[in-house]
Amino acid sequence: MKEEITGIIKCALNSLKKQWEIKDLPDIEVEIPKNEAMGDFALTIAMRLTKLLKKNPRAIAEEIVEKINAEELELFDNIEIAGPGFINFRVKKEFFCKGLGQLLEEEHSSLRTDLGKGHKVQIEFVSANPTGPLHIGHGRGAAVGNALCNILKAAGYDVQREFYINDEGLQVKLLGESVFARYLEICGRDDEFPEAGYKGDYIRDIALALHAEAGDKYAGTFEDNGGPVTDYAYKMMLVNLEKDLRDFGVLFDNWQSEKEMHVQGKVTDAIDALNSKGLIYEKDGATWFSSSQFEDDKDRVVKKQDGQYTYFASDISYHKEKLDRGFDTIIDIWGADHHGYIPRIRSVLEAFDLPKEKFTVILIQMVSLLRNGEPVKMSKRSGDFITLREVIEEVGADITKFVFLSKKADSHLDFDLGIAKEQSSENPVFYIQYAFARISSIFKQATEKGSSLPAGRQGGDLSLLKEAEEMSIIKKLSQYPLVFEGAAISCEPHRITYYLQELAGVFHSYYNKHRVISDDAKLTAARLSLCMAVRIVLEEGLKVLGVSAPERM
RNA sequence: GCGCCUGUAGCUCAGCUGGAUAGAGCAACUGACUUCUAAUCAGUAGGUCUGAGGUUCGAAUCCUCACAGGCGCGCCA
Repeated sequence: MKEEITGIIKCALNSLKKQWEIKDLPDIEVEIPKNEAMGDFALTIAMRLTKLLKKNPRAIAEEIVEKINAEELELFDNIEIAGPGFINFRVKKEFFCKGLGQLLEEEHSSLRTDLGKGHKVQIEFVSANPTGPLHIGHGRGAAVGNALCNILKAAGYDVQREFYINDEGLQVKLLGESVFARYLEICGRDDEFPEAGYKGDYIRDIALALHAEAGDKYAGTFEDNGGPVTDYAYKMMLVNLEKDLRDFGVLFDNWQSEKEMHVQGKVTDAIDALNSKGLIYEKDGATWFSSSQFEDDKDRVVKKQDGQYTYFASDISYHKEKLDRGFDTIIDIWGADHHGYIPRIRSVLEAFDLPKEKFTVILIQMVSLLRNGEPVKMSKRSGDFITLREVIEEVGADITKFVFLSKKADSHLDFDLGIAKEQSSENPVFYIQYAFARISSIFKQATEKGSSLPAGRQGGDLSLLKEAEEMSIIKKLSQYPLVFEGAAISCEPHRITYYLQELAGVFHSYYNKHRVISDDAKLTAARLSLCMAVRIVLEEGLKVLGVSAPERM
């Protein structure tokens, strides 16, 4: 529907272009007016042209509308100019019904687009260190990343979901030392626990598992046995990470190991590649990358005086790797506490000739965990913190995901366990799911009463839908593509969350005022069709958000 | 000290990248279950968009400066 409107406008503008003697036109933006009385769709193009043409926006709007009148007009009840220069379209009911018919016929495929044209995009998210369980912040990243992947896939991109494993370096070594210390305890040897070691119970669990498998085999020095113990520990952590994420409904296509890149010599290769571009130099016994030639405010060390690569060197290699694997667009989802690293990574990608706009970082702001308004105390040092798994077990995966998807990523978020679990009215996820369940129930009822489902799906005469609430639903349904496209372009899944609440809202109103199933067979069929359309859109929306759509509640 | 994010109804948040009379949910108040699920609906009330300037036809949105909260500024990972 949006295409039809922009198409008509484009046509009108093209013929006006010569007369106005301008070359470029601003983007044609279709908006949904705030107030339904204003119309169904609104265009701001006239106001956008004021500066270019140096004319009154209303006058421009009039010129445009005049041109449109010359074109075909059978799609609209009226087109009027309002306010400072809006062009408001009131769409003919038949046109809306045509859209509804198409939705019923093509179902989910009509809700997806080819915006991405098969371009390869890689989205890296979560990427938690395999040294501890996932916490609530990781959950937020997982929920947003997962939804974004789903959205971009539905928008025609070739999406790869990736988890980057920091399995090289001190943190992993510390994990190994921590497990080793617990392991010795189990073997009856009380050694000193590493000062900065991980103290959580999961460390002991790993040690126990190791002991069950290997007995006292490694009960020597860390120098002799640290390797296999560390290996065992981090592999087990990975398995747990993968399981936690899977139970949260989040799957990855690829798990990229940092260690592997080192082993394969890719880190060295990447630095060499920069070197051949003249972007590497030696100073003070260290090796530096001239990131300040790009976005960064200073140069960064890639290889320390002691000859070890820095973590940043791995990052360089990893982002080069992303390019080498042929991705057109790279999206990194990070915790907001890493925002300071954006300029240097941006510099790396620019050094490797990736255009600026092809790299996006989405920052996930901090989550504060509360219980009935009181902050939940968390201390990573003592290992005393609530894990993502515990949150999911307590409040459920759907609610958890939904809470994360109902706010934009870069604003702080309070996650109240008490509210999430108990006061269901504060959880709009139920509101949406309930609408879906009600529709399912209607169909069940209809089947029992003999109104056949196929009639509900396609057979209804949509022109019988005359109630104001029915029109509200039809209009709301027609807005999905607009909302969906906006969510995809801006990488903002929460827009779909809000839309679904609105759609559920107009449906609930309708449900309370009118009966779908009645003695009037034709009307029943038409209304069942409408319900089916709502069902399809709700299902599609929930699916991309990664939230379930239960038939019954 | 420098940088980034945030500041909108009592609370939690939207506000479609500069548009029309700033919107939802919760909480409060008034009503609606003999009827396809009341996890719902109808209605009332609730605002100096943190503050001060600026940019223009037009600002919650953009620019500057304050104020408040959060997070970063390593040859750590």
